[in-house]
Amino acid sequence: MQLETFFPYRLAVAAEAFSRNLVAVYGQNYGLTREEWRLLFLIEGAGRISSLELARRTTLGKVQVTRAAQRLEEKQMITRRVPKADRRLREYSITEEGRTLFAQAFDEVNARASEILGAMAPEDRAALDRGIEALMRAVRATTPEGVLAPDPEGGPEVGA
Amino acid sequence: MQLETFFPYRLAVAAEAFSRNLVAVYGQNYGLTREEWRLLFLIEGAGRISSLELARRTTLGKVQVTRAAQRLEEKQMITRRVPKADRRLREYSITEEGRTLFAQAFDEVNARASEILGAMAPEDRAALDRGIEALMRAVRATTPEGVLAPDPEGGPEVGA
DNA sequence: ATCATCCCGTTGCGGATGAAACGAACCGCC
DNA sequence: GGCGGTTCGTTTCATCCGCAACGGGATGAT
Repeated sequence: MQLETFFPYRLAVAAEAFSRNLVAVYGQNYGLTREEWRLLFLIEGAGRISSLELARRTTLGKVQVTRAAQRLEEKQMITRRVPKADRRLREYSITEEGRTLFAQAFDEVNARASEILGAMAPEDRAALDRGIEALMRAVRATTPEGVLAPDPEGGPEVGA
Repeated sequence: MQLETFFPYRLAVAAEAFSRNLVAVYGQNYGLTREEWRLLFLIEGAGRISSLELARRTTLGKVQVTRAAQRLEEKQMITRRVPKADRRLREYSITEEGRTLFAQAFDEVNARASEILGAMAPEDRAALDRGIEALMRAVRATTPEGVLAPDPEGGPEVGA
């Protein structure tokens, strides 16, 4: 078997190459990591969102959410508050600076993505979209459990 | 814009989820990292291969090749020798243990991959394959340069 | 032959990452 | 209302990772 023709490898390389292009945009131009980018994306879209919702809507574990949110807060892009209903949780909101910066970053990222996708034939784009959607369904259908989830936290320990 | 419907995000999540499934196989069952897996794949396919060729045929930089190769050597899966033609280079060969272990690991990984892909409709599989291929071409066509390459090493420094 | 320059692999180091420990807060039951 | 079990977010620690410096080795000009 040839590595270059092994499908999982090709998929990983192509996806990673595409991703790198976008990371380069919001990374170099706006100093955001991939996780910060995703959180900012969600928070800006929701206006106000709880930590639970954040973890549920991303593939990120709670550790990653904590750290990315801390950095975003230091950069004045979001604010964090403790809801009085449940003081274990956190509620995040985007600031005006954050909203402005995200809008700019999004435009640039989207432009770069469109540039790449625009270089594809429309039928190829449609095929990619369809294939990715189907792949995601297949993964969800056949993944045993927990391989995707970072933080199952199955309990402290079974007592002897 | 909704994160979940943003195409770059969907692509990244799907590709990563698929990849995780395979990493779980050769990682947990055979103690290999992704980079070790790829190197072993190439070395086994070539029988004997130089460090230059390795870096060229992967997306790995020289640092990653060095370290992954060191670990593979410690695990007795490959051997390293210095060619007398150019003593800066390294030539890698796979050992018998390495070849055996890789064959087993490959079977398992391939089985897992086939299980997932087999859960897709044949037309969806074809669409995915076509889309990925086209995406890779589009990325190559529009990526300025060096965003993909880890080690351009543009020279020591510009003298004042 | 000598020396400057370039090429290649390795290593040191600072920052990032993930798993597991930790502590605060809630919930149900008595 | 107190207490075990549970759910969160944070911290800790060991590891990983990439960048930049390093050193051995080749190459070409003088």
